Amino acid sequence: MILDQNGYSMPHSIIFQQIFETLYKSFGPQNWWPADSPFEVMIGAILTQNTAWRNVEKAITGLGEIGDLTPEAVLSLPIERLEETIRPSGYFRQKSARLQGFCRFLQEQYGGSIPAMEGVATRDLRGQLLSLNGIGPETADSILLYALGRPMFVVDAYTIRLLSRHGLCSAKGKYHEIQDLFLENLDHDVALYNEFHALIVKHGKEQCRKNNPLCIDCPLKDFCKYVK
DNA sequence: GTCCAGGGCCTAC
DNA sequence: GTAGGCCATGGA
Repeated sequence: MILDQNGYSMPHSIIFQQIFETLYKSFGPQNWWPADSPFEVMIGAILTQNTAWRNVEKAITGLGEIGDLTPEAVLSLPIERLEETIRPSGYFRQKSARLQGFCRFLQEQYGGSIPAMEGVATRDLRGQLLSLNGIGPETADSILLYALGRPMFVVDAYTIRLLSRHGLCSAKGKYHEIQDLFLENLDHDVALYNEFHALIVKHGKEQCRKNNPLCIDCPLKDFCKYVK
């Protein structure tokens, strides 16, 4: 339970807004997702699974050196070549298969055209993405929000860590429980969701790492004092 | 050498 | 339904 200065419990909508504003004032706009095209966002969302972004950049740079980043180009690469190219991003055998599976889906369902997804309801798109091998809730929501501009909140390990450390959810909180906290307590605003998730990742990288649970010098430190 | 990173799948209980 | 193992590279 989080209390305000007068000892009254604060609605989650206020808490989330305060967390966002505090992080934004501290870190500023994050300009996510770092990519030159929606397709590159999608590729990056798969490559960054449990992987440092620095390593993903190497893989994407390698892909760019082969040719234009398109579904056809990724599908035309022999699997061994694709594996070698994305090797720096780790799990290269799994991820190369996942990339080609995803590109095959784009070709078969949308003729390889991302704009062709525009008329499809977000819920339906999400279901299609989740049916693909190697695309779970976080990757699907990253694609929906950052590649397609749909109002879906992305939950990751940093999000769960931040909320649980402020007493807002259990450390074992389920993905959709936590996502619902954001969806139910914030406006369904793509720009807000974009910035909020990026700021949570920034905060996690800078201040609230696994091995730094004390959050020394964390911008949310003052906020933490309301935790009972 | 150990831990961790913008997860997800599969298997066993 | 959930805990545990597995996938792999690279930086701190």
